[in-house]
Amino acid sequence: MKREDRKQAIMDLLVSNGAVDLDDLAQRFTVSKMTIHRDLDDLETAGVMRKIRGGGTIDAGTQFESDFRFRAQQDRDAKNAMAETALTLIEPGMTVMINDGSMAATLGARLPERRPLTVITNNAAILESLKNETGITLIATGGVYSAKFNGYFGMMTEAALTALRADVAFISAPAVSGLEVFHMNETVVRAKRAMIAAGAKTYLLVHHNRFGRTALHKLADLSEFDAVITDAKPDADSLTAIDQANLKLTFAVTQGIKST
Amino acid sequence: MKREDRKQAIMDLLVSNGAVDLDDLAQRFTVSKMTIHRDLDDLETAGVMRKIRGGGTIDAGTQFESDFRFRAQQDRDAKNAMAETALTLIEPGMTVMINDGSMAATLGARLPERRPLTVITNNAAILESLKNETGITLIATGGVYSAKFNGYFGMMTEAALTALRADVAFISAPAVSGLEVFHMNETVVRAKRAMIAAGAKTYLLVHHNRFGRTALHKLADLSEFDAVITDAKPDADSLTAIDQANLKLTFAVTQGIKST
DNA sequence: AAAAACAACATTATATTTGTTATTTTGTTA
DNA sequence: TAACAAAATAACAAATATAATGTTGTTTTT
Repeated sequence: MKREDRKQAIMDLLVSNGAVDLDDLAQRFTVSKMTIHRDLDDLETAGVMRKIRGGGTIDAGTQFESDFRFRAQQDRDAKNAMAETALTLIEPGMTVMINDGSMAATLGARLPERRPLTVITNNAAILESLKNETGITLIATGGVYSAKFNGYFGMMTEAALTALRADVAFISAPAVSGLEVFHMNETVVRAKRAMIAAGAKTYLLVHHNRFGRTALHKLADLSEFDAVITDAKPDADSLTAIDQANLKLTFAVTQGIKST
Repeated sequence: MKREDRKQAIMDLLVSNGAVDLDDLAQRFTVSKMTIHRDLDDLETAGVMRKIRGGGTIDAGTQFESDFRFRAQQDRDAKNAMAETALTLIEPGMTVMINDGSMAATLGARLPERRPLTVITNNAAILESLKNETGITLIATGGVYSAKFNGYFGMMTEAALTALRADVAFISAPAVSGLEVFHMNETVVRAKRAMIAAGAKTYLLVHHNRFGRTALHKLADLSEFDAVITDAKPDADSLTAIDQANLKLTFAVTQGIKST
């Protein structure tokens, strides 16, 4: 097992348990404590966890859990599956709009599979990954950089989006409750709204365990989207609400795609 | 001598001679021809030169010479010296505007020395290097990405700049002739002009050997700038013209700074 | 006082760089 | 255009550099 794999495994344990024990990790991976110390130091420097005496923690509910560097490590399989599904909705030649977030970044990195494309985004990770791709006309919205969301936001971003139109817009969100979509940050909400308004077709990308949650600001109604892409069946209540409203839910699974 | 140093040295030879000979390089660095082959392959992949039978060339006047990856390798000492001088014009708390180009990128990377700052730029290299800096409010203009200039340009960029103001704007340019400043690309010229208009103070950064040259599009008059920063005395004709017009020329030298 | 964290060094493992040799390609010219 | 020589490439082996890990001894924390 290589160092990077071990660090990823520690991340997984942190995600599921919220904390890890140093002695336990050393035993589990059959390496010395010193090595685990160094792993944890790295992860701490990267800003994805905090070292405490005898181990480490992600301090659920604090800055760490909402940091993009942490979120980028989570649920990679689910994100890849959703990206796979989203790609089927994209045809070469289209103008694609794509928002902030690590889900969007996963999709963004795979957009070259459908080139040529025009890609509009405020997502710094996507700008970086598409810069050197040929056949991609890359348009940045501009705005004030947010280290927390690794993207560009604010009045400038919204103004730029007002003047643009896309064939398809992909919006990701951390919370869906009933028939409403939520996000914790007002500035981010405004950028996402502007993108929804600018897309001829709009698709929502949500991890299945984000159904039944809310956040401070309402982002949109589910009915504003042409389809919702998720990675597995959400809880029963959400499913019922969606069915009754006659909305389309698309499931992306690692071994293929099925749809209702 | 390490590989990277040798490649830089090959770049220097390419800049001064326009071409290099494979056998000569192998002898000069006392390595095998195979090693030189690999160096040249790397440089070619990076897009900074072209391999030809028996050696390599930069094909002066072609795409290669104007490619940002190539330019970024050139005159690093001069660029650092000019950046040093430019930094003396920046006070903590200011809003700094800074344009595309490798000279600007060199300065951009050192802006944290004057934090806190607000930095407005369309330069992708600067966005990347300042993203993770605290105390820097980073604003991207947005626009269409240009791989050739490694920045964002176009109507969006110009519109965004129209709505912004900065305490100081740093403009770089590849050609100054008489009392006029030039650039080969119209779109780039428009972005630079918008920045000049948006800066309370504006400074021009030019390598001394770029005096006495022209390019297709006029960018500005020298008199529009509060000062011109360069790395050494330009040719006599340019110097005379500048003196007669009573403009300020600031010399940045590696061992310190002197000014006229 | 005991446990954990840290620092410094030694050791091992991995990755990178380089050279050698054999093979293929390219350009030249008879 | 056939044949040759030079150059380029590919494949492997050797050397070098870098990264990862463990050990030991010291310092810090509880």
